Amino acid sequence: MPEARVPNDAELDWLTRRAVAEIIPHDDFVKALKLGRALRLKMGFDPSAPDLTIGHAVGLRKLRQLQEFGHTVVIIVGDWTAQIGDPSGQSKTRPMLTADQVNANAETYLRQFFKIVDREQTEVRRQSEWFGAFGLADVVRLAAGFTVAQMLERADFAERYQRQQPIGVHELLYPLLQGYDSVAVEADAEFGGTDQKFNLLVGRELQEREGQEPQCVYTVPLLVGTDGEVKMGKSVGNYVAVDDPPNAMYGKLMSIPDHLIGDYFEYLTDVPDSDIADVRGMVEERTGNPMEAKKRLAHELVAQFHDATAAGEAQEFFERTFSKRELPAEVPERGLSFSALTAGGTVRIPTLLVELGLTESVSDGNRLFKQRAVEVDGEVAEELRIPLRDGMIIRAGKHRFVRLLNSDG
RNA sequence: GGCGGGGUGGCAGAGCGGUCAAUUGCACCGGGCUGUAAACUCGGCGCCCUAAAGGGCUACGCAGGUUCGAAUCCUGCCCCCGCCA
Repeated sequence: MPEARVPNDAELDWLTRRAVAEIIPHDDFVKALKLGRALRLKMGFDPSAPDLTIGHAVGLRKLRQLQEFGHTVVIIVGDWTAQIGDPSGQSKTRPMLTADQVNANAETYLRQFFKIVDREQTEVRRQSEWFGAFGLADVVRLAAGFTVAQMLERADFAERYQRQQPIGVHELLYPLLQGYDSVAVEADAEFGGTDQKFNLLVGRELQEREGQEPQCVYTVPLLVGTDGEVKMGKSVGNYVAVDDPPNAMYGKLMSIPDHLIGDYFEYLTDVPDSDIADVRGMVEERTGNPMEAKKRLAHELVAQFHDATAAGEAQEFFERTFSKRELPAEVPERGLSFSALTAGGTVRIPTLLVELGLTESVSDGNRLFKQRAVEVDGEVAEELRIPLRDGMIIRAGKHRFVRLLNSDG
């Protein structure tokens, strides 16, 4: 039996309180951590939305922290449940995926997953390992232990039922399959967002029925997206991806509403509780500039998902480009054939913008020009046609710019 | 199986023979302002030609039809949703 280090009181507090929504039953989990045995920490995912957001990172960071004590992460590739599509919080049915899509997505997912979770202490399992051999009899037996009323307890099912929105029969199977995963891998605890609570509890029940020690349910808070309105999600477009390049990540974080700063710090960083309390107080009392807190947050997170150097550069980029509205230290360069572009020695700006990839269409470029949003070498472009010069800097809007080089000869 | 509702731009959702490239909201882009790519405010938001005025092309599920003219009317087809069984 692999061993695990027993956390001291401060560590225990950190593991079971910070960025935690609920642990069921709390005491059992604490006891388990004190056993000195490596626990099997299960988490599943549907390989349907390959982009991991920093919202996912909340739970993954927790897994990582527990790995530091020697516990094992068991990640389940939901290659069967993905065929159903988890309706949790979706409020509508999802389209089914092909096997190829599932495989490709799983690969993408895991690559990002291991940016946070330690690969060495992780067991990757696929549902097909056990569901591949499942027969109709097994399915019936699995379903027999639950009633429709129980299923309808689940918030999103209940809501859809009430609003007379469709609920596919196969969707009812989703929690059961996910729950059975816990039996198959003999999980000691399962992790997920608060919207997963029902599914995680089903796992407990199934394990108990199979004579296993039921898993603890460990839920983490859902991160509100950059719009400050709803849960961070890819479909809403209010997300920061763990794969976002430094500048984009930094900028997106700077755009979150002030009231989210505290939560982001709490859920995504190791910044001490006392500092977070200070930040929250400062934002609420309006005693300081929230922008400073946000810069710290953005820096922390870019450093975490990239590295400290990248974080520093992203910060500098942000300050120059947006705060001071200057050009960044490094302007991307783009080579074009001047002779092919010009007619009579000049080019139309909209055409040039398209060629440079700064706008998507000529019409778009025209609009920018009319709105006086195009700058040539730091001056607002007044003439529609301009002569080209090697090394000239073209800027469209606040944050799109390029240094133009002549690729002739 | 029966009855009814509906498919419009990234989404939601108007329009129901010409004034519709299509109201409005969200999202997005730009200007201003600022503590930030926040908030607020003003403007823009199919593609292409054009210095401009303007013009052309594609688009309102798909395919036909009526008409000088159709997102709007007719026919067929496809798809979605609800109710009753």
